[in-house]
Amino acid sequence: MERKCPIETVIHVLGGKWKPTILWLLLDSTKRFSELEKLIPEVTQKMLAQHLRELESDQLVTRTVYPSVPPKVEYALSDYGKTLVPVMEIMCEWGETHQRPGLKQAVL
Amino acid sequence: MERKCPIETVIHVLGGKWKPTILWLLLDSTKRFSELEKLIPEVTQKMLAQHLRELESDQLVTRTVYPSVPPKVEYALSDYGKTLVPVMEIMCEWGETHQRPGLKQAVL
DNA sequence: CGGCATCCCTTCCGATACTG
DNA sequence: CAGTATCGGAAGGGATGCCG
Repeated sequence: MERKCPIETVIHVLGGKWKPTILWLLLDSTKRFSELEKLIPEVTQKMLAQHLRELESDQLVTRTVYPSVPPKVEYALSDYGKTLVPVMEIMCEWGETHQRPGLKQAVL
Repeated sequence: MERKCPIETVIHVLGGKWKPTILWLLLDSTKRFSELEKLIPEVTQKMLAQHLRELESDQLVTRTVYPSVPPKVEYALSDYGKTLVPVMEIMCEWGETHQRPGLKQAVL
């Protein structure tokens, strides 16, 4: 991976279709796979699993497997992931303003 | 466009491959199309033009055409676009930290 | 100079089915 | 429960060529 604009890095880790939502939910509390599924009804298992793998390899979330039957897996925001929270809050704030109707946004 | 996480909005406007770079350069000063081309050697004309259109329709940059021969077109960060600067700075800061070697990041 | 049009490849993502 | 595998469509983006 070549050196590039640091902003790209943030885009990369948050850029998946459901990643911000996942992180936001995990900020509230640790959650199981099935909980995330219920909380994000539109997401497919495939994308949820894939995004969680990516967030994990970016070290933003931790994955804990409890060797029980049935299996239980918990996802949590890592301490490192929490450093992203202020960034997300700022982004969120700007996004809300930009989304406001009356800005000729999203006419289509 | 359905209502979604406001963070997605930021991802959307900054999410093009060269958009952060373009905005960063325009923050410094107004630039012509050909100047941007030289400043971002890897970008193709197609993507530069396309991203500029999108940034324009998101009202982050303004496009000014001088009816001269040869044609001259200047792109500038709009006042509204400048509201994104603090957001970009925070993102940049986090990105630089995350990019740091030792985090198993960006081996190149 | 500052584009647009076309072709093509790659990545992202949804749908569906199957498994330890 | 918590995934993986496979297929196929949609979108992003590169290369090249043409134009006012």
